[in-house]
Amino acid sequence: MATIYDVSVMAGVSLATVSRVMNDNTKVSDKTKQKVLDAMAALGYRPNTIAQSLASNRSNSVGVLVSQLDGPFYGPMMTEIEMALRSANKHVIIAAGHSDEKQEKDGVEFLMSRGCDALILDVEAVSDEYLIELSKATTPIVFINRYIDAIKDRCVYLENEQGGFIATEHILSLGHKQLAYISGPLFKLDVRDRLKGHKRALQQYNIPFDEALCYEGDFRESGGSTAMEHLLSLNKPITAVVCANDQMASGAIAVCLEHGLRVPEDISFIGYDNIPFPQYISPKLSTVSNPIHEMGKMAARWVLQQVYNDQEVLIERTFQPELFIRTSTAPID
Amino acid sequence: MATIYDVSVMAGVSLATVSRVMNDNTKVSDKTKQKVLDAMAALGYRPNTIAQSLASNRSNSVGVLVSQLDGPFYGPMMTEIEMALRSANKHVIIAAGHSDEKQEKDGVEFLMSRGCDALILDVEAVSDEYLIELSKATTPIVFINRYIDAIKDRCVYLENEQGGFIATEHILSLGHKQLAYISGPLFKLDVRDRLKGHKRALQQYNIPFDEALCYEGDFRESGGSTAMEHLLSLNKPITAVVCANDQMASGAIAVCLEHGLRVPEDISFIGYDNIPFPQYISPKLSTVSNPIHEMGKMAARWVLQQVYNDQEVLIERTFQPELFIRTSTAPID
DNA sequence: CTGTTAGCGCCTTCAG
DNA sequence: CTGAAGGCGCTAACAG
Repeated sequence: MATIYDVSVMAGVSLATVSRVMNDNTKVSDKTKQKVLDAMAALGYRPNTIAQSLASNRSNSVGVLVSQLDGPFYGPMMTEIEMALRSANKHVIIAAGHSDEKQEKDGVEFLMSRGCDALILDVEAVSDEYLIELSKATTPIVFINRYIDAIKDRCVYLENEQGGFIATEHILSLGHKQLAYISGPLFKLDVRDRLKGHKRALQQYNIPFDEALCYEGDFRESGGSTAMEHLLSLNKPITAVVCANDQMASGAIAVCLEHGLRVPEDISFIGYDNIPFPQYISPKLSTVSNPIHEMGKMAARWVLQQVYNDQEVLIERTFQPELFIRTSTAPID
Repeated sequence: MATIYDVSVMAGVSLATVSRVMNDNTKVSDKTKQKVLDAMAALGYRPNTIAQSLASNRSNSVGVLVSQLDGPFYGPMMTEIEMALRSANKHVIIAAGHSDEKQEKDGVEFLMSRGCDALILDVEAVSDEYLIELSKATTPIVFINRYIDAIKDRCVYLENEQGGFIATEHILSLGHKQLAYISGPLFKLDVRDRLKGHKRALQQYNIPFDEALCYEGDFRESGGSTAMEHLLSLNKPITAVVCANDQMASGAIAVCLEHGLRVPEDISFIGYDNIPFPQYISPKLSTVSNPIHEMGKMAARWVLQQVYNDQEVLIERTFQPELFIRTSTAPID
């Protein structure tokens, strides 16, 4: 592999000059520049990024820590992050936290010791205090899907309370009065916010919140099924169920269909996240959008701007959920 | 940030000794080792991986190139790769190829120039020749989901022809004689193999393959819907449809349900890949497994063994698809 | 505008 | 078993 030295010899210039044309941050005369370029081409020269990093104290890599790499949720986010960063010739190093405090901390440690120039974190298990502490370190960090007041300018997040509100409000506006709620794991902030929005909508319509009809699920399809079986076993009248995410809604709907209930004629369902799959099954799931890919893109842009001094990019930090009405919700008869 | 030099001073030993205890590849007396360890702890020392890489000519990073980061397919694969590699303290750098030849080649270039110790590639658009050429480079490369005879010891793949066969065989064994086939994009090798298996099963049952009832879809839910609309518009009798993946099967089923057809009473469906979602909708999709996560794990192990000299790991290079019978297939009446 | 000269933090012979 | 010394390939002052 040719080195910068080989190039300098061939072009008849110094190492520094070669370095300059590579980074084109200093003026180099056109003729010498051309000589260097020719030599590089002739040698098939490719800079050694490791050496560049060591010398410049910059790795050109950004670490991304997500809860999980699978599922319908993080893929789109990673896609946007990778695209935004790669086009700036930065690379992304990934790690998974699995919603576990120790693994999340390990992941952060791992990425930091890898000399990342910046970190994009989507973490759920670690405390606000830990993150506030982290954000004081020299490595710039941006948080996706989390709002912490003390460091809010580093948070890219969705207005989950509002999302919870509009989902339930849609159901209520259809005339439903007997609602069940399938929640996600309550240790997650976004889950609590969605529930909060649900309750606010209920209140606004003067409908009492029935604790017995609120089930804490696990955000997975199977959890939605379990939840629905439980709710059905209660033998209470339910005309609509609000789910904290689409996956659980899908699992719950499947159970209802198996029990011979018609959706939405007998019972309406609304989800949350607007993931692709439930748009294509029957009935098509009404839901609330969660523009996770947009949030990923914004986080990447934040890094580009803060760390790599890209002034071009526009940054949006808060996102509004939107209602998507499909065929799983219907007016009460 | 403390360096190896600080540690050596504090421990009263040389740089070399500190390096040795870090890499413990040379014998160091227990007492000096302990002194060094203590110094490292006291200083909160963390090795600079960039410098390590430059000096050792090894980056401890492996590049992973997949078609896409989203979708139900690559997430599980990435999960396994990340887990396997991180536990060996290697990091994974990702890039997406988007099934486009140029982007795939760019991605490979990108990862190589990043000094990856090895590459794991899941590529579809580039030619066999290109990959054979690549595999001659010094950077070791393993291929997932692709079989190329000349470099078969670097290929981790699923027996797709066999998978296509057993899917259709299941349908035929149920007595169906009027089958449609919704294929994936035929430029993909695995897609052609699945179709080949389908035809072999047909032949074995003496059922002619009807070109008109074979539709080339795009592997997405929406593509499955489009395909089904088309097939229905033909007004030919169809009692079962074999789909090249689960996503298209789901989209196709949704269309049938909307047309008032009952699944599986009026029409049976079988998918391919065994992704999580369609297991939780109604009817539950019968399918053929595609152990993509296992293949990811194996690819990571291959790297661990070939590149990082881990002798412990066992490697399996070919995977067999398995039939999963659920409720979307039924015997012909 | 260009060349010289130190390092960046660590690994790895080579002696001892 | 341990220390000394020379890079790895490149960047970044500092001169000129």
